[in-house]
This record gives sequence, C-alpha cells and structure tokens, in this order.
Amino acid sequence: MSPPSTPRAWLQRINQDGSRLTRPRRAVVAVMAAAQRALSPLEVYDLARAHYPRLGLSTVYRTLERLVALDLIQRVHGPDGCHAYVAATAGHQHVLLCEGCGRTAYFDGDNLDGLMQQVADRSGFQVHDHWLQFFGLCADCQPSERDH
Amino acid sequence: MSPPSTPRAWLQRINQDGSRLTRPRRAVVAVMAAAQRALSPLEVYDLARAHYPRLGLSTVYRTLERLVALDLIQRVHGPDGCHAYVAATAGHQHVLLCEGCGRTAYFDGDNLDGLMQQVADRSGFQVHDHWLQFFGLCADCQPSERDH
DNA sequence: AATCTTATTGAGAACGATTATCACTTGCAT
DNA sequence: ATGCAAGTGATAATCGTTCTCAATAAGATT
Repeated sequence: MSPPSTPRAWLQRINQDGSRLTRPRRAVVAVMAAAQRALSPLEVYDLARAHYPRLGLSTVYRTLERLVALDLIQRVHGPDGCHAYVAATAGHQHVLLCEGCGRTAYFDGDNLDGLMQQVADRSGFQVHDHWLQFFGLCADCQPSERDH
Repeated sequence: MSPPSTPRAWLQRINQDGSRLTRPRRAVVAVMAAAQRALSPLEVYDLARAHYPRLGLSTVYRTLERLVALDLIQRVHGPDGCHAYVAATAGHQHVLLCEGCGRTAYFDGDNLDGLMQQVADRSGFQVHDHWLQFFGLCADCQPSERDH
C-alpha cells in the first residue's frame, strides 16, 4: 500500500483517477517525484519548466492540488513558510525537516494514541488528528567541527 | 518563569523591553491577553478597534511581531491558515487546536527526547526543535448525540 | 487517420494578505 | 513645558494565490 515512488507509477495513478496525462502534468510529476526536499510552488514552476518551458504557473498550483488529493505529495508546514510540498509516504508518518536546505525525511513516531486519549479526557476535546514534526539540520547542512 | 497572564503584566514586560506604552499597543494587548482562541491579524484588528477606533492595521502587524519576540504570544499553524496568534504559555508546551472555532489549549507532551535522539542517530540530522499539535473539536463544537 | 468532445491549459486580470514608505503624532526623559 | 526619537496610520507597493476565459490538446469514436 506504499505510494508509488517512480514518475511512471505516479502517472498511472493519475490516469486511474480519470485525469488526463498532459505534458504540464508530466513535468510537475517529474520534479516532485525526484525531489529530495520540500519545494514551494514557485520552485516547482522553475524546475518543471526545464522539462516543459511553456508551463504556466496556474497549472503548477492546480497540479499540486491534485497530487495532494491523490496522496502522492503532501504539504509541509515549517516555522517560516507553510506552502512547501514533498512526496508523500505510506501511512501516517512524521516529518523531519532540514532548516538549512529544506530536505525532508520521514520517521515513525512513537505511538501517540495513549497521549491523545489522555489529552482528550482532560480537555473535553475530540482529538482526531495530530502533527509531529522535527526540525534540525541534515548532515550536509551541519557546520563541521573544522569549519568553525 | 511563567509568562504574565494579565494585560497589566504584559504591559510591564513591554515597558521593560524599552518599548513605549502606547494606546494602540494597549488595545492589541487587551485583545490578545483575553483571547481564548487563535486570532488572525485581521480579527485582532477588528476586536482591538473596539478599544481604540483609530488603530491602523500596520500597527497590529507590528505589535503582534513584537509580542512574539517577547514570547507573550505565539504563532499557531493549522491545516488551513498559518497566521493565527494566541497567548503563549510557560516553557515548551504543545497545542491542541479546535478546528471548529479555533479555540486552543495547551498540554504537556510526552517526553520526546528519547525519540528525538533516536531519529537523530538514524538520520544524521541534528534535531533541535519539534512541534507536536493535536487537532480536534472542543466540547462546544462537538455535535451532540441528540443533534444527529 | 480524421473528427469530436471536453478536460485542461496559459496569459493576464483580480484578489487578499502582508510589508514598505513617510509625514505626522505622542510617550516620556529632561 | 520642551525636545526628540519611537511609534503611528494612510496609502502605496509587493507578494503569493486564485479566477477568468478563449485557445489547446488528450483520448475516445469513427
């Protein structure tokens, strides 16, 4: 049940959905499936025009929206921007975000069900979703001891 | 070391910082110190004009920014908007957000240090911050069994 | 291959939220 | 009371996102 990881598989999934396989979509998919980090719509636009120069910005927005709906990508919220997107992973995973370069990784969280239940009981809230995100610096963005 | 909870104490803190105690600031502080839920800048603007009608919107933005810097309020990120503010709490707390009305509560999270360490070891990231947020419906926003 | 239908597209306008500008005001130290 | 720098608000400028609509092209049908 893992989301497809190759552009080819993404395109199949789009097709299954009844959507057309257009060149603009191929370009956006190529970029998002290859991205190792969270990208803003504008970054996607710039990168995708390398594949298909007459791509329009509106189409990037529309396509990102659709890829989110298909669970192929997900939106990532950070302290600064809140409109970056990365390839999604299987199931409910938690995001680890590099504040230097935007690189993302996923990790399995602790089981938070107990805590959710406890909080629900105490607060009277019905808790039905959660975010757990870690922020830091990836290996490449850490100042090495020597550099100092 | 808990942040002050009365408007009076907030004003003292602003004063200590070397900032002037102006009427626009008093109006914004009055609103934020009383708010039980996350407010957008525009909402703050509307509410604060009840206290001081010739308040300008720019000043609201500037004041919110300053209150964040003083740790009196904090920015809350939600699935939809990312520009709402609530009164901050002592230390590192986690946010519980009502998706119906925006009401917020805080809870003490599990100790995530172990998980952070584990993730750091596996990923090579230096992890130095985290977010844990729960989303749900507060008691008032839950559809009661009868309403169905 | 030619045709048709309709989803999709891109250019540009429109929009809403945030930030910058700048002459004027006001807190507050003197 | 006075002076001055911090702060203010009206307005303009800017940014990211969404809307509009005529033109295009995917893919089914023949």
